[in-house]
Amino acid sequence: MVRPLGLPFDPIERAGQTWEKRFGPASSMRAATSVFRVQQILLARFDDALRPHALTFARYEVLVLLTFSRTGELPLKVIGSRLMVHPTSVTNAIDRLVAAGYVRRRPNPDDGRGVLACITEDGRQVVTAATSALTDLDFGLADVPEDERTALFDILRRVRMGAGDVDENTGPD
Amino acid sequence: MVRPLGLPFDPIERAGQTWEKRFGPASSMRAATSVFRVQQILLARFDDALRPHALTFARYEVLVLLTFSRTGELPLKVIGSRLMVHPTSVTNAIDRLVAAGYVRRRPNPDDGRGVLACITEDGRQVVTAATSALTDLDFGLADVPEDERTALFDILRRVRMGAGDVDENTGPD
DNA sequence: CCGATCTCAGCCCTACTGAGATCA
DNA sequence: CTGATCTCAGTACGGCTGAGATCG
Repeated sequence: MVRPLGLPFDPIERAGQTWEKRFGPASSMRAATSVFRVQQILLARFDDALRPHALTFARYEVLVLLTFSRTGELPLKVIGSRLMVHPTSVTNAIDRLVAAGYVRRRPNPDDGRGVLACITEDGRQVVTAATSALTDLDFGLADVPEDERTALFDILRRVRMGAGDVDENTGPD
Repeated sequence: MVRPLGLPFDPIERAGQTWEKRFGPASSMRAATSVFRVQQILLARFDDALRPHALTFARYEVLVLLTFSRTGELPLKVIGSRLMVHPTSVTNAIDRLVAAGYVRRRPNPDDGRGVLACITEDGRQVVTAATSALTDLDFGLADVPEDERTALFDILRRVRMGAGDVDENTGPD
């Protein structure tokens, strides 16, 4: 769980007030700090929900991506670029998923250098169960109304665009 | 730096589309995933900017908190609750800051169990330099207009309130 | 005595670097 | 040959548990 230390004030708001007196405008600092804190809160909620399924959120994302592919398998290279994680982190995640029986490795028949990760039947079942657990939590955003969820996504997309995540043609395909 | 892999589409948007066909409403999933990705982007930018100063963002936050205190020193307990980090993580961060010469440890005269972290002159100087580096980056939010920064803070505060970070009396003090 | 504070050992996780194997 | 893909070893980070010392 996330330490629910009942401070009688908002520590980020408080820091923002001091920041303005000391350094100047604090809107960026408050927003960025909030992103960090909320990520921490959401990750703790997700990991709590996923622990019974022997998954971390990072590994859950890999499994979901595999179920989204037509054949249930993808080159590790593609997994890394879609989820935006380092190649060695993909290797590590797949190692654990293989150990859990959720994924198999297979040489890529179309590219002798590459490796395919292929989801197993157990993997498909655990994705279904884990997805229910996460949607039951509304992905940790039950306190955020629908219109603010899309606003959140839209604002954060500006940051991702600036980092090269998103191309200009943001539209579908 | 953050791998700027130039995908011809937004991977989160793409995942959201498939999610809706497969599982249902995707607004929570898209927003939560965006929070994770943006946190990763911002952290990479901050750590890049702070590396020349031998600081991580977590340790920088500790130093800033100390400069915000009237006397330049705080009990570790208070640091942990304000920054919302685990006690052992505070001990670790202070260890590194002491090794870097930015902080000194001192027994708390008012509580024999407690320890005070006291910022050094070197610590004050590095905070000034590091703060310049981060404000030059607009805390990674240069691509987000001012009104959306406050909107971002307000939306995320709902999540933090739900986690017990913020009391109902959100107002100052 | 109990409880708060802190430290330490140890573990898990992700991220990364650098090196090497394999193959297009 | 170069360059891409993947693996492995090793490092660093933060987050956590559990145990113990110290003190109120």
